[in-house]
Amino acid sequence: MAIHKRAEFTADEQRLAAIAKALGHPARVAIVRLLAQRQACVCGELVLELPLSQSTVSQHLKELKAAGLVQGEVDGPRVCYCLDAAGWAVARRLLGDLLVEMPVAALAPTAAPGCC
Amino acid sequence: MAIHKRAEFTADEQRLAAIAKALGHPARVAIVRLLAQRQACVCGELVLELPLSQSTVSQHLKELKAAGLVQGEVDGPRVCYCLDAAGWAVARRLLGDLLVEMPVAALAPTAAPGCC
DNA sequence: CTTTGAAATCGTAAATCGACGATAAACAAA
DNA sequence: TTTGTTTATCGTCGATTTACGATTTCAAAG
Repeated sequence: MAIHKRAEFTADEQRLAAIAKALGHPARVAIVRLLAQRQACVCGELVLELPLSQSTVSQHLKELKAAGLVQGEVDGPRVCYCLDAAGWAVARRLLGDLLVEMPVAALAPTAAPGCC
Repeated sequence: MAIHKRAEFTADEQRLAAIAKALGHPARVAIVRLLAQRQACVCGELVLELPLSQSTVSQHLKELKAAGLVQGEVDGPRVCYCLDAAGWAVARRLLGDLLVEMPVAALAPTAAPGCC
């Protein structure tokens, strides 16, 4: 809607949401996985691996870069992308903190949903 | 673009992206945190805690429910929301699998960014 | 049955997203 | 300098998101 009320929330909530949002598209999940597997992070290779056009991949990379999860450095005519360890450290901390707060499924197979 | 190419990716990538997307808004992060803290999961209480209208909170809850992270059961005139342990188990597994693939910041304080 | 809450849904509007082709920019090599 | 290759950006389009108020639905009382 017009007025986004993101500003009303804590910095951690916004940061975590920004990271989660960056991972909120399968193409971007696939990209970070590809970057983790192969250090060979040239943009053109990603385009070959993905069912998307070059411009679309470039946009997804831009979003991942904005979220601090990916870095790119120019290497001659091409650009070499790789994961940003510092960004992933933040992601690990924020996601980890969230997950430890969240419920763990009951060990017994008879886990009842019982809410309230 | 019209045509979303989500179908071109693996089931795990789509599932993970859907979960991340659900967490991709600070209000929804705040909601799951509130539900984790207080078991008192009545919708109206969430509205009081958040800088959003009742209808907006209801929509966010709907999205969290669709992602399998939250459950709601009617309790008289009101609806009691709580976290869905099964959904969070999936989230924990998928996010955990992703995070272990991702780089860990160098231990030395001289961590160089060096990409390629 | 009617009233009284609470929550969901509807309708709407602006903003953003996802995708693409076309174009521009950057750079190495000729 | 020009050419070729690679990537980023621009412009566009329809779909989706975020948000709200207004309305509807629903369950419990009265």
